[in-house]
Amino acid sequence: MYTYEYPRPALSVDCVIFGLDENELKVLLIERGHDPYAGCWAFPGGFVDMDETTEAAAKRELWEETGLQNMFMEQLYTFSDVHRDPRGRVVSVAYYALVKLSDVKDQVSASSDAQKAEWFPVNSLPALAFDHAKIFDTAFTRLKGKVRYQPLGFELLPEKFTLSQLQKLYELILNKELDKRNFRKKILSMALLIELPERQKGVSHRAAKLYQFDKVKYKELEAKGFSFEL
Amino acid sequence: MYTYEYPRPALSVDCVIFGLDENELKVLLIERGHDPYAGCWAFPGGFVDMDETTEAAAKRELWEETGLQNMFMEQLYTFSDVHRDPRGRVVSVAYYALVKLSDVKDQVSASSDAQKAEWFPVNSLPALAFDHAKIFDTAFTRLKGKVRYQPLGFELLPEKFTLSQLQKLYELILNKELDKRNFRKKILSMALLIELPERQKGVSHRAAKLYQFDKVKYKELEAKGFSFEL
DNA sequence: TTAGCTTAGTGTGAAAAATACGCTTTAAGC
DNA sequence: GCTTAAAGCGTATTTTTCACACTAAGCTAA
Repeated sequence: MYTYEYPRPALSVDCVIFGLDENELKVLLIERGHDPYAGCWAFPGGFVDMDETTEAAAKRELWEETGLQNMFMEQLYTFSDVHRDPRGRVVSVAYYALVKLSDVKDQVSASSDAQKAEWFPVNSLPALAFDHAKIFDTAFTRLKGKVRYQPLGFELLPEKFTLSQLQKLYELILNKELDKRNFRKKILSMALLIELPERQKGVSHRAAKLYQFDKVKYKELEAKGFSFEL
Repeated sequence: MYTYEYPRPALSVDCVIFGLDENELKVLLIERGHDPYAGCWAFPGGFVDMDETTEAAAKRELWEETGLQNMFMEQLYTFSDVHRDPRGRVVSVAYYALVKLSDVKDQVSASSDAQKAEWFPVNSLPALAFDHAKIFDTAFTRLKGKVRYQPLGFELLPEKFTLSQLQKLYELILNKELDKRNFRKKILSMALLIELPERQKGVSHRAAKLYQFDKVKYKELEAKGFSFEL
């Protein structure tokens, strides 16, 4: 068959996983155990099998290397520089994902026995292997852009959150301060939040109301072509 | 070398080329000469060589199959369904491009001797080979989305154009009518148009002023982070 | 129990942007 | 010179955005 005779680049996937950790936006890196770039940090990833889509490969590698699963994940970009991998020609389809870090923090360290996995703040990453610095830039730029017209923030927060938490998250991603009243007005006017009959616990000041993201309603409105600019 | 022993999908590229033809938005299709899908229409494309990026491959294939070059081109998405190609496993990186159709219309038919190339209105495409219908949907959706916050329209129009032409183009892409005065106000307020000391010729009514897109200024402003919502 | 600290929670007015809307001008063709 | 077809232009209304500061609630520690 024609496609089997053709010399072809290898195909890999890489995953940029964002998580929110105590008012800091972080990404998950793996310390490489062998060459090339042994000892260097890199995004989790690996080669695509013959019987899986690139998205399936990304999810599989992520599960194998970090124990994470079921997160929001989207294709980012395909990187194909001829010399991006010293082993030879490798084209990589990059994905980015958002996880509720608070929910899965233990999970990661537990399953990553083979390789060291660690969360790094997006503003102080170590040197990265391959062209992963470029991949990161692309991912972070995309996240910043996307968050402005799609309610992605909820993917990073726990199920139940306060409006202040949500605001701080947006401030982190957009890298600018937002006015509390205007932010609340706008967010609530989208009517995508369910106010819960609960309050924050264990804080040494007035406890804030908890909210939940209304995923069902969002899907409905999205299907009707509504948009959600911040 | 590890990457050479690994069974791997073939890697191809496909190009969705948009062009504006007399108030109609069209895409360029190639009639396939052999199986699979012989006689079917498909987007121009082909396999990626070992020593070229996917973008270079897209441009090369496009040049070989249609004679087109030097157009605006961007990566669209990577399609990797396991059974998208009956010949075996083929992952395809799709690109979309915008061409000034008025400038190159002859060019295409001239160079496409081997294969039949034809422009089809986006609203009445023939049945497409492989998963190209899906690729088209993705491309058209992307174009609609992108045109709203980036001045892409200019890539489809001739160098010199009238404001009415520009407006009609936006109406076509966005699929809704726009108010003439408001449109002009907004477009001119971006200050990205150079008013030429020329007018339209050969029309049987008052001739409109011609304008040119100020690419240099656009690059400057874009670099400074300005955005251009319509 | 109360004083003090910390974050939650709330409204209004001013400025800017978006929208709706119709008539006069110009050039060509007959 | 009359008709035809599109060009070109301004204003009033509505909507959205932005700036801005105090009171309420709950905990802590003296």
